[in-house]
Amino acid sequence: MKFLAIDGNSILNRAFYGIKLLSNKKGVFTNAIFGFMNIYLKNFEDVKPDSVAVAFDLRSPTFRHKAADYYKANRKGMPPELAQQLPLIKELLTLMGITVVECEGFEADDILGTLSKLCTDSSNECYVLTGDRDSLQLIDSNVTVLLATNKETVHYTPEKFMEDYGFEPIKLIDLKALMGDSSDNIPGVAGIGEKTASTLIKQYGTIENLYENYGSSELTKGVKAKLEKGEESAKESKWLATIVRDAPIENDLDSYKLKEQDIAGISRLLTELEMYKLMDKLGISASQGETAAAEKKPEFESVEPEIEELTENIISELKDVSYLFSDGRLSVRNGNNIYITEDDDIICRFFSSECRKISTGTKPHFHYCFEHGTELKGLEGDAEICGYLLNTSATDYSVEKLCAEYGAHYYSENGEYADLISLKAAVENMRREINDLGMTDLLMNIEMPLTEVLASMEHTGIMITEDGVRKFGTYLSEMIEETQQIIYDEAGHKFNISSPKQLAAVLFDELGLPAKKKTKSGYSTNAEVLEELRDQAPIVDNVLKYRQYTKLNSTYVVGLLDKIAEDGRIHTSFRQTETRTGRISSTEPNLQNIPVRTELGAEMRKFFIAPEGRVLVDADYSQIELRVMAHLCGDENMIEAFNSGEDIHTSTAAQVFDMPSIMVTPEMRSAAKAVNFGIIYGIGAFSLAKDIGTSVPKAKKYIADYLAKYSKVNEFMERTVDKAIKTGAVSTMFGRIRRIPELSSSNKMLQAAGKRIAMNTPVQGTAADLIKIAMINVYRRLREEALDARLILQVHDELIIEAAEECADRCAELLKEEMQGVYEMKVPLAADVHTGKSWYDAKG
DNA sequence: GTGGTCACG
DNA sequence: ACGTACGTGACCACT
Repeated sequence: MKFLAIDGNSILNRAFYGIKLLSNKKGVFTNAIFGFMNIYLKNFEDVKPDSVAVAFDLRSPTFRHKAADYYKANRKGMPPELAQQLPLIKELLTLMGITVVECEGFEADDILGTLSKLCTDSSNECYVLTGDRDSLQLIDSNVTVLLATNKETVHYTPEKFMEDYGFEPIKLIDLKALMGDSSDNIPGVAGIGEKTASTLIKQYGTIENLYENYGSSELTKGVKAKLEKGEESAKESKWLATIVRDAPIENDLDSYKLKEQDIAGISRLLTELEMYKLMDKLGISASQGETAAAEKKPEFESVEPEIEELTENIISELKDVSYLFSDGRLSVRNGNNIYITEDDDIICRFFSSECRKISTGTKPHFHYCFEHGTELKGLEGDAEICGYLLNTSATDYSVEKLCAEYGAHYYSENGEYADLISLKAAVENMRREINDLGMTDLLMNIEMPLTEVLASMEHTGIMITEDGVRKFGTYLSEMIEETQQIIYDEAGHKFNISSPKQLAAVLFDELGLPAKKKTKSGYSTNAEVLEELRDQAPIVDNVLKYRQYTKLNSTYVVGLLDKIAEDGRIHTSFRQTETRTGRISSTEPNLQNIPVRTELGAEMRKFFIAPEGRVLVDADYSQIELRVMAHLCGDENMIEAFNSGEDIHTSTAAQVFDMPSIMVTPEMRSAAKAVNFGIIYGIGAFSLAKDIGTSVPKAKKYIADYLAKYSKVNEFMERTVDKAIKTGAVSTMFGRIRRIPELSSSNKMLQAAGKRIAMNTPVQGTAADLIKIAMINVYRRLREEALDARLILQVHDELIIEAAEECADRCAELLKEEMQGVYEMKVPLAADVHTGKSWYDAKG
C-alpha cells in the first residue's frame, strides 16, 4: 500500500507566504487553501497513494508534551489571514475523503513521524509531504520525503539525501543538535555553524560518538573548547530535534484509506470560496452544490442542441437570444436551438435586427458593424461588463469564470457550445445582482452605450506624422549616443546604463556617491534619488538625460512607429473592464500617457495631427476631481473657492492661511496644491512632507489646518472610511462599487492603503463616470447634428475630437457644453477647449 | 515572470 | 519597527 502523509501546517504556511493574498467577495482569504490544494494535487498525481493523512499541530496551552513546546510558545502566532483558512482547509480535506489527523499536545511532524514508522514497521511505502527540512530525518528505505520548495517538489530517498548531505538521514538530528536552529529555538552548541557541524557529523556520525572520541582527535583547540562548553546543550538539543514516532494516534493504517468524496459538499464550499479552477481540476461543477441542484435545471440539460445554419427567415422570428461572435463566426442560441453562420450578410442582418440580445465582450462586434456599415441593435446585456460592475478587481471575465461564479449551469461536457448555452442565465443572474446593488442605470445607460463609443474611437484612430516621429527619433538617437559616450568617460569604462544594477555599482561603489534609498534588490537609482545627487557629480545629470532620451525613443518613437496602421493612423485599444475605479485604460499603444510635462517630451504631441482640411478639438476638465470632492462633501468653503472663479490652489492657500489671495506667495500656493492632491489621494503627512520638501510636523500642521477650514471634507473622509470598513466597499455618485479587501487585513500597512483607496475611489471613480456620460452625449450629438467630426481620444479628464475645419467651432461649442453640462453639481464643472492642427497646438 | 523605472491623469 | 499618496501601461534587465 502507498501512504501519503502530509504536514498540513508546513504546506499551508508555504502556500500562504508563497502566494499573494486572495479573497472571495465576502473578504474570506483563500490564498493558502488555493496553494495547498495545488501542491496536494500535484503530489497526489505523482504518488497515486491509496491512503492519505494530513496532520495539523494541536497544542493545548496547559499540557506540554515536551520542552520544545516551551520554546515554541515564544513563536509568533499565525496571522489571522492564515488562521481563518485553517478550519476551511480541514473541512475541504474531510469532504474530499481525506483523513485529518490531530493529536493533543503533538505537532504535525510528530504525527508524520508516527505514521511513517507505522508504515516502515508494516513494510508499506510511505511518502511524507512537507516544506520542512527537519522531517528529512524520517527518511528510510520505506519512507521518501517529498520536500516542497517554492519552485518544485524534491523527492528525498536515502540515496538522494546521502548525495546532498554526505551522511545518513537519521544523523540530521545530530547535525541539528550541534548547529542549532533559531526558528525552532534549538540552542545547539554555541559557535558551531552549519559547516563545522556537517564536517563533525561526517566524521563522527553521532554526537554520542563525537563526545566519546573528540578529546584525542586533531580538532582545533577552539572547536574542542566550544564542544566541551556546549556538551549539555548539545544533548538537550538532540532531544529537542528528534521527531516523536509514537504519538497516540489511530494505528490501524487501513483507517487512513481514501474515503468517498462528498461532491455536493465540495461544490458548495468551493463555490463559496470562489475557487472555480480548482473545482474544474477536481472534475466538479458549480451546479453540483446542493443549493444549485435544488433549483430547477435548465431545459437544455438533457437535450442535445439542434444546430442549424442561421437564415434570414430565422432571424425574423428571433425575439430574445444570446450569441457569441468571434473570428467571423456567429453562433446564436434561441431556446433549445443553436444557429450558426459565417455569412457576412446574415451576420449583418442579425446584428441590425431588433431582437433582444445578450453577449459578451461586444467591442469587436461594433468594429465589425463599422466595417460592414451596419448597426448593432437590441443589446440587453454584456457578460464581461456585468462581471466588471460586480467586481472591478477581477482579472478574468471569461464566460466560463462568470458562469461558475454567478450560478449559471455550466456543463463542460457540452464543449464547443458550453459558453453559449450558459451565457444567458449567467447574464440574467448578474443583472439581478446588479439591480439589487442599484447599478442597473450605470450598466444600461453608461457602460453599455459606452462600448460603442470606445469602438468608434478605436476605429477612427488618430493621425500621426510618421516622418516627424522618425526625425525626432534620429535626433534622440544622436543625443543618446553622445550622452552615453560622456557617461562612459565619466565612469571610466563602458557599462549598461539602462541596468539599474550596473548603474548603482558605478554610482555608489565606484564613484562613492551616497546611496539614498534601497529597493528589494539593491540601491535605488530613480529620478528622485539622482535629482538629489545632481550637484555631486556631473555623471548624474547625464544619466538623467540619458534616461529621458531613451525613454522617449524606445517607448514613444519606436513604440508608436510600430503601431502606425496602413491608414497612417494609430488605433489604440481602450479597455473598459480594467481599472478598479471605473476609469478606462488604453493599450497597444497607450495613448493616455503621451509626454507633456517636459518641453522635449511635449514635442511628441506635435506628431499627433489632423489630416488636411481638418483640426483637433481638445477639451479638458479643470480640476474635476477636486470639484467632485466639493460636491460629494458639500463643504461651503470649498464650494466658495470654486465659485470665486480664481485659481483653486491660490484660493485654498488664501483660505487655509486666512489672508487675501493677493498675499499668497508661490510657496504657499504650491503647498496648498500639494495638500489638494493629498486630499484626493488619501492624505499622509510623510508623503506630503516629502512632496513639498518640508518636515513631517509641518506637513501635519498643513493637513490639520486644511481639514479645520474644510471641515466637511474631513467629515466626508471619516464617514466614507467608516462605511467602507463596515461594508467592505465604497461607491461612486453613479453607484459604481469597489470592494476593498485590504480593509480587513491585519497588516497595518495594507489597512492604511485600504483607507486611502476608500477615500480616493469615490472621487476618481465619480470623475470617471462623469466623463463617460459626457462621451456618450458628445458621440450622440455629433451624429444627430450630422457633423463631419469624430471623437477620437479620451485621457481621463480630456476629450479630443477630430473635425472638419468648417465645423470645428461648432464642435468646440458642443464639446464644452456637453462636458460642463454633464451633470448638475454643487460646483460648476469647467472645461477648457482649444483647437489646433496638432495635439500640441490643441492643448492651448 | 518580476522588479525597477518612468510616461500620463 | 517599518514604509509611505490614487489610478494606469510600456520598456528594459535579469532570473
